Amino acid sequence: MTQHWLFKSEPDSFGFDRLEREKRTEWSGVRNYQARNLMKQMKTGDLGFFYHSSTKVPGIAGIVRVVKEAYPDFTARERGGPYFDPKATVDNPIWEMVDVAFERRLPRYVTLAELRAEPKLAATMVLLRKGSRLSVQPVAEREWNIVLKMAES
DNA sequence: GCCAACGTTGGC
DNA sequence: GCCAACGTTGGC
Repeated sequence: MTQHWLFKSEPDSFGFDRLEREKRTEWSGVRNYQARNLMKQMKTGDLGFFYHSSTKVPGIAGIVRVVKEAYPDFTARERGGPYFDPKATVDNPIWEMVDVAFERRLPRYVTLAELRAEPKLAATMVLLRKGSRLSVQPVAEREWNIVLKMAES
């Protein structure tokens, strides 16, 4: 079964435009167990929203496709790198990542404010829950379709 | 820049 | 195992 996800990224460091140019990227640097566990559940072919966080107008810019299932995140062993974790070893990498590819742009950018204003989403969507900071999130089928519809209007 | 909410660390 | 302190996230 194809599942749906949401990937957060700060456009100042890696935005959807860049993914469109580069076609594909490693989703490395996730250092949260809950987010990691979600990535382990991802299957090749799953689709996800690409969400722009920590920016002037946060929102959903487009859609990505999972093209490689979870495997060890080597940036955890890059001494001196921003994602270095001294506890990570070859035998126990601790952190994992997936690869995602540009799938398609949405007809228009759907802002966080709009998502919040949609009563059908407000109660359930992980992104909209108070204090929610997960950088990788599950998106229910129903929520996925509502957002797509919003992007078309 | 502010600050609420969260996850992690470490002393006890 | 508890919980205070700290660092980070991310909207506003």
